[in-house]
Amino acid sequence: MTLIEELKYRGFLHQCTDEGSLDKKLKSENITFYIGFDCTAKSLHIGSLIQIMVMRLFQKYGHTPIILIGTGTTRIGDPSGKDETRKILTEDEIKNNADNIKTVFNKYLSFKNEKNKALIMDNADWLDELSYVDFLRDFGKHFTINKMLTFDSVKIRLEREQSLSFVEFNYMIFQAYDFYELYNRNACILQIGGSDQWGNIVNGVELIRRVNGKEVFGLTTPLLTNSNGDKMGKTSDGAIWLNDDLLSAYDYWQFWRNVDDRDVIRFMKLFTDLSKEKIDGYEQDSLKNINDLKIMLANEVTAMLHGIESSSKAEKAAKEVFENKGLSEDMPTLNLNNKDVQNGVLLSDLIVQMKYANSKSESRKLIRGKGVKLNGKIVDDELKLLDHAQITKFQNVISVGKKKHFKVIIG
RNA sequence: GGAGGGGUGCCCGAGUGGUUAAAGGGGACGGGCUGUAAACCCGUUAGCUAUGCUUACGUUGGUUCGAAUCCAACCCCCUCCA
Repeated sequence: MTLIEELKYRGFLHQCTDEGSLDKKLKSENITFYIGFDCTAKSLHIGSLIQIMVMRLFQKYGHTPIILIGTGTTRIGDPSGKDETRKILTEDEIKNNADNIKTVFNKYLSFKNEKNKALIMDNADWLDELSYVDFLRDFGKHFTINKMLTFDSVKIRLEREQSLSFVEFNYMIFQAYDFYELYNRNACILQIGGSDQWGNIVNGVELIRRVNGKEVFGLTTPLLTNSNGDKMGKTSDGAIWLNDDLLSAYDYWQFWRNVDDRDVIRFMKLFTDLSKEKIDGYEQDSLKNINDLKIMLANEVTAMLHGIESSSKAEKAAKEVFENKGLSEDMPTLNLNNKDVQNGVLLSDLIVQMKYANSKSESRKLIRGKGVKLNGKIVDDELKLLDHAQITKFQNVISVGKKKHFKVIIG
């Protein structure tokens, strides 16, 4: 399979500025390409995983990835895909976010390969130094307002009668300029991004054609949605983060174990290294053992991010908790101090501390609605008090709903 | 700067003096059915030291026994005009 063929097979290809020429180029030489990541949160979540997997695939075929960390552009805020102005982050927050985000890439990309190791760059390196007047004169002339108004990101905001500040309006110009800089610095000839980035990417391609007179390429991946058409990456408990300090391997594994039946094969193609032969084979008998396939998906995806050991532990814990309805060493755990439970503790408080409810009222409502179990038995007293002896037994499994189970350890 | 329209709970949106913690829908969560799936049915959806109390309809004051609803000022958004 050629790279383009594999991209298509796996479902990474949404739009491309010139698929034919890019295909030829990719076959004949090793290119340098980039994907930009903004630093709006302290970790990337699975919405970005699709981009990371694309980079991984390109690198496997010998091409050089540039991870562009957008500490410069994050100070402005991308209006694409947003229906409201982004909150302005402080410099410290941005820097901190950038440092945390960077840590995840070495799980997916090689930074050691002699010939095509991944590079991390930061657009603040050039954006911070721009002179406003020079920039407007040299680059502003290549962008027409008429054109910019036709981009979805702008159009939607205008149609919905929501304000779009001049600052945000400039975001797309900076993104185009990033591409121009990377073309000149690293001979980077391809920008990849989510489908919501199409307009921004095309702007960059056109800028380079106008200024340098060279053809470069843009390629977008589909937006990650589940079979219901919902945007993915968020659950009630928050986003599916990639950094393990924000989401444990156990919870990450659970997320993949619980995907919609219809998504299993699609996600295997996107998020695992499993070969076409294997996946096609699974697809044939997916009706028979869909749950085994989900476990396989969860194992593959979790192992890639958290390591094979964490992934096996998560699988083992799932078996113990869900199939045997019992206690597991590796299940989510709430650690408490002995002196905090001297006088016993309210069950509803434990649920809040475990963050399985946002308030005491909420956890009490859960109990009232028969949603909470203690060691497999429905709790019907919303003021249920666990006394000191009971709580220190080490044996208590508290269940919230059918999927959230945790134990309490007194230290 | 002028004229008009608007700001309601996670989101959309009804409500124009009291029975409104606020209709309806969406989302989310819980229960049932199942397979830790989908669909469907039922319930919940401000907080708390909890049969009560406290906050809540852009902000701050005012009228009133009583305000999301009336009045004033201010802030923000939209449309048209300058």
